[in-house]
Amino acid sequence: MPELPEIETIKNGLSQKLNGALIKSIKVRRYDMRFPIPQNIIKLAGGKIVSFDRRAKYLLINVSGGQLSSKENTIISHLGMSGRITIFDTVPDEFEKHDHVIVETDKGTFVYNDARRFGMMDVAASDMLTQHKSLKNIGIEPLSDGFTGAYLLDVLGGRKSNIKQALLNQKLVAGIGNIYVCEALFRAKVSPLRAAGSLSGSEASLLVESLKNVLNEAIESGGSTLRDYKKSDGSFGYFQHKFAVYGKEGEKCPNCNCKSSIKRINQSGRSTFYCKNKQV
DNA sequence: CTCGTCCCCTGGGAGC
DNA sequence: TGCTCCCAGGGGACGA
Repeated sequence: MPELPEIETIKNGLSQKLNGALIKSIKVRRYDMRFPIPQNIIKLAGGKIVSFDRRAKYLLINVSGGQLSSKENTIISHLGMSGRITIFDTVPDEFEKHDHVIVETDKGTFVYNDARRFGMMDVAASDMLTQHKSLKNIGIEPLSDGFTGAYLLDVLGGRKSNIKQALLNQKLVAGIGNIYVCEALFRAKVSPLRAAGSLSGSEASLLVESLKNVLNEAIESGGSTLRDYKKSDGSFGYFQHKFAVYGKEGEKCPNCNCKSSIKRINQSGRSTFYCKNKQV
């Protein structure tokens, strides 16, 4: 489920409810995820959740205290393709099939569920976080001020891979996934098949603006979904009604009068949706 | 370095 | 109902 906006939404939802919470217990029902969950994660019980953060598609939970040697530790979690996090007021009576980690606090309980187990959860000392193997090579945050057309043009320079693959490369730009890359390329009128190094300065600028806009809109949409998260099961989802091209194969392009329709092609095993007429 | 290809795992939906 | 096949929001390992 998760790209940058979804993780940001989850981060915000967890912050609202669980900032400053005291961890009563951590229960791991299944350790064998993408990478094994470290056994010592349960020793964060007794600690306090200081803050929630996000880097790329990783959710970061900062915990002070607990029974580990470092004073402050960070839970690093990736939701893979199918991961989700659900908040409950109390510990559920029974767990679902793929509920892997249950964190019970004095302010509520959150559950990490991942059917496909492409996700991961790890623990690192907070002061060593930037050295963590999953984080140390991650590129710039696309919503940061430093992410400009000039910056993008620079990192794309000389690259032969197509622009879609380049934007999915987490070393170049952080947090972009298959949905939002399709949406941003559509807005920027850039074909996903273009060589990354062939973009002009103005195309790069428009692409940066498109990425920022589509991500920000998704985060806002997530925020509005968030307001009533307590009503139902508390899980956070995608906001598919907002998409212009993703999953819209065969539908009319919403932005031009071309006679053809949204195409779906395969790039490196992933679906790409775009309008041949608008995106060149 | 950079690029492609394959693979991890489970579930849902389409088609027969 | 029950197969079988295809598809899925990600990214790490590996070889050229």
